[in-house]
Amino acid sequence: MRNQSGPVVLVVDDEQAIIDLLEYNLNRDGYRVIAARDGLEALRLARRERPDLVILDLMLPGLDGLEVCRSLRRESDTPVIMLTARVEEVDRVVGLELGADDYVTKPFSVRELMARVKAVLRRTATQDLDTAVVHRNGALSVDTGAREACFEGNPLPLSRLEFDLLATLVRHAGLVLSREQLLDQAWGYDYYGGLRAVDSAVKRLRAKLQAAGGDPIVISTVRGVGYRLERL
Amino acid sequence: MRNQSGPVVLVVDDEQAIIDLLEYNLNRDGYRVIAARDGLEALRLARRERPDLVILDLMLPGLDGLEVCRSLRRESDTPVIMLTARVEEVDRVVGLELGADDYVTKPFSVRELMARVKAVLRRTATQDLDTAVVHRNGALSVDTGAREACFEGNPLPLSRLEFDLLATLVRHAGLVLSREQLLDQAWGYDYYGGLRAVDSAVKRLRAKLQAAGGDPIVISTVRGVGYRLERL
DNA sequence: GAGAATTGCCGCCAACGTGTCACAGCCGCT
DNA sequence: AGCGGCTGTGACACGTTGGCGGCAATTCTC
Repeated sequence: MRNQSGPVVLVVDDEQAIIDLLEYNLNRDGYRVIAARDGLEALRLARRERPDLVILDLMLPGLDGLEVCRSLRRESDTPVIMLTARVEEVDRVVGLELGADDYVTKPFSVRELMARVKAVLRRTATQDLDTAVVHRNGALSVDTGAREACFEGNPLPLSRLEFDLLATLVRHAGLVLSREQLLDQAWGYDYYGGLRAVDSAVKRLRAKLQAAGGDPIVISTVRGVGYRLERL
Repeated sequence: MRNQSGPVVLVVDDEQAIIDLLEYNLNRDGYRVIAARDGLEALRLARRERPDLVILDLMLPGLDGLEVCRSLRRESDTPVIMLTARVEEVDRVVGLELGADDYVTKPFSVRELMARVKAVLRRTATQDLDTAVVHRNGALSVDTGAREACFEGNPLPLSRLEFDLLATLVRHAGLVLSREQLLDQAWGYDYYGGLRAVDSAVKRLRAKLQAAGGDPIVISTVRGVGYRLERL
């Protein structure tokens, strides 16, 4: 699987069905999952395994989710996404005050939760070893930490999307990526749009690469499949 | 020619009006629709037809939508979009409605639902990056990640189909593959067409292999059976 | 709040890929 | 040798694909 040592997510819920569901989907996206069924186990696991993210059900047997969140906060800055059954605004405020980075109300869609997981991890990506890397490919360098890219020595004035697209491509330099894969990686789960959006973005990216002085062929089209950043 | 019958969507709802509405719109977007009016029928259809996606109303006569969803989950990876009634009514089943890839509350906009259908299917369609492997057979090398093939050191300018065909052959180098098997692997399960398409594709592939300098006999014909890539 | 930037989408067009067909050649069997 | 059935081949037409320019909606910025 990808990311043998991908980000580790701790799932805390007393329903096994939910743990299974989240584990399945998180694994599919390259996360490693550890699970706890109650608050005490959660804290124990968190201390030992130092997960990159905690998904925490508010309602837990024994130690309450709020308590767990508070304790987690006290001893580390691990980001937390809360699962709550209540929609009332009160819980939201309380939850956020306690330091949850995001919250999702049940019933939730897997898509939405995955989107938030990714978003939270991106936000706290400063220490994430995987994400803060300078990728180099010939005359192209992409610094995902500073979100800066250079081509032939010239800095590239890229928009957010263009940068994410280029970063995705350079991260898998030499491989053909389908439009679906690109949408998933650069646009995110929660994108509801057509595939041709990729074409447009590639067009704009190519234009800027060319304006920076290089061949426009750095991103090649693989007809019927997708795009590939040529390994230089 | 592809997807004469596009992705199959199973719509489960007890209101005929909704089935009709969704069927009309899904058809217009190139999906094939099958419908069930209650939970048991849904499960039966799902098992038999193996749809690519299920749109499932939460409130069903007889077997409940949640049950159906759970059962579907248990026996396959089929993604599910859940239709639920108004948010207030959701509260009654709060915390239980899990396992759907996405959910939409009634009344819903058709546009939005269509967008989500597309998004969920796109998400499922993304295959793993890790299946990227370089196969080697004598002077032939096939890189499924970069989708590049070389013969005698010369890169082969292959089309999508030609590449997939060659990849299939090299994956089973030395074995005879029937036209049916080749169609299944390289064209896809949803291919509608004659067997002789394989002949044409093999012809083109042979021509390109020869143009790259090698013997054209690398792919040999097994009369009455199929084709085989000789192990070198 | 106006202007600029971003970004998704549409329509057009050219190029490409691919299935089909008809026909010729080849193979194996009797 | 002759025959029937596969298979190779070339031509062709059709559908598909992706680049391009432009537009409109949304978001950002000052």
